[in-house]
Amino acid sequence: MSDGRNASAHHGENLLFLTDEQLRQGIEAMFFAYRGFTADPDRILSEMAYGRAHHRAIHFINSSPGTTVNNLLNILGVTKQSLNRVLRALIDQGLVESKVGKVDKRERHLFLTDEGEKLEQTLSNAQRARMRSAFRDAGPDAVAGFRTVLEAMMDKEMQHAYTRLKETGT
Amino acid sequence: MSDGRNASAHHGENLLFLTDEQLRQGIEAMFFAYRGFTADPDRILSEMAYGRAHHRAIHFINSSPGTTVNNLLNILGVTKQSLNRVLRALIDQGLVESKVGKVDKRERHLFLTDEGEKLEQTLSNAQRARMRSAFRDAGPDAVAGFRTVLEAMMDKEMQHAYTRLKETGT
DNA sequence: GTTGGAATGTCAACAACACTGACGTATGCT
DNA sequence: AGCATACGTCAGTGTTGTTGACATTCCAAC
Repeated sequence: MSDGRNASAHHGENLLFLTDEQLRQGIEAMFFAYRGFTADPDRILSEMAYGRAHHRAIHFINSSPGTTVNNLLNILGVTKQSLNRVLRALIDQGLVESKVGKVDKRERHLFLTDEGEKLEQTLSNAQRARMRSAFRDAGPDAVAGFRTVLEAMMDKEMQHAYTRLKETGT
Repeated sequence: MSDGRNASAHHGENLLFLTDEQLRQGIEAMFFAYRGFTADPDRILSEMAYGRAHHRAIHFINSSPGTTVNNLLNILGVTKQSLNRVLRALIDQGLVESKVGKVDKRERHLFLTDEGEKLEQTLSNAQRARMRSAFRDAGPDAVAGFRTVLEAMMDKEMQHAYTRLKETGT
């Protein structure tokens, strides 16, 4: 429980970056940065009838074309009912196509239509622009550290999902 | 717009960390990591009648005791109606105390009660534990990079708010 | 081959939390 | 006195999450 000032006891070792104060700053940095991270796509989406959930679905369908609903469910970490509402809207608006599986007819494979890809480009261009600017300002070493810490902060299962996406994408 | 493969044109310089693929991985890392970041407090809160919004309010009241409603509004980036709903619940349950300002009686200064501090400890201990573990695994250099990138990713106004909080806390 | 369970996806209703807009009250400032 | 500021509240709406119930499809045991 109360392990406050836990690292100051080991001041001989190089563990001062693990003080509660440092951790608090990390927590607040994460909060503010995530707000910036989603701000640009949110602005674009709010002008349409879509929200952040639609963005996430579009992003990962683009990243893994032909993925099944179940697959997407695990990646996004929401219930299938929640995802379904979002998916239905995207399909109705002609941004996503849902194809019945050939080998297993219970599955639906998801693809972006041309129009869906256009929106995906718009959104990810905005998000990438901010990320690129942050990466450039920080430099390659900082970026490597950034990725290392983020990866260590994920749940175990998400580390695996992330690693898989990283490999297939490259 | 289509600045795809933008960095591969500069392959002589050390800009390979700015390719669209690297940026995509950064975006996905940010998404998965934020999920992990909020997972532990969310779990605790879901067993009570509170949610993530209450956690954020409690966190920043703890971080800046005596802060005003308006102040908190700017930090959290929500409307006063939205914050008010959360704040009213916390005050009714005796977790937060609202004191009329002495110099300006229009202002309300917010403080955690003993019980409020207890909940704050429970929540931030869970969140800090994950952050500490991630920091320790990654090491001090990675942590420095992590913070540098996050700071560069914030909106300008939030950079200032963050810097202010950082300084007062230390 | 039929049956029953597991997996997949859909429909309906509800809760949490954000938003806008409008209004009321107390207070501070000029 | 008149206007601005800080805060609270009521009403209405939208997005996104939840649970519960249900249809379809696959597969394996009988």
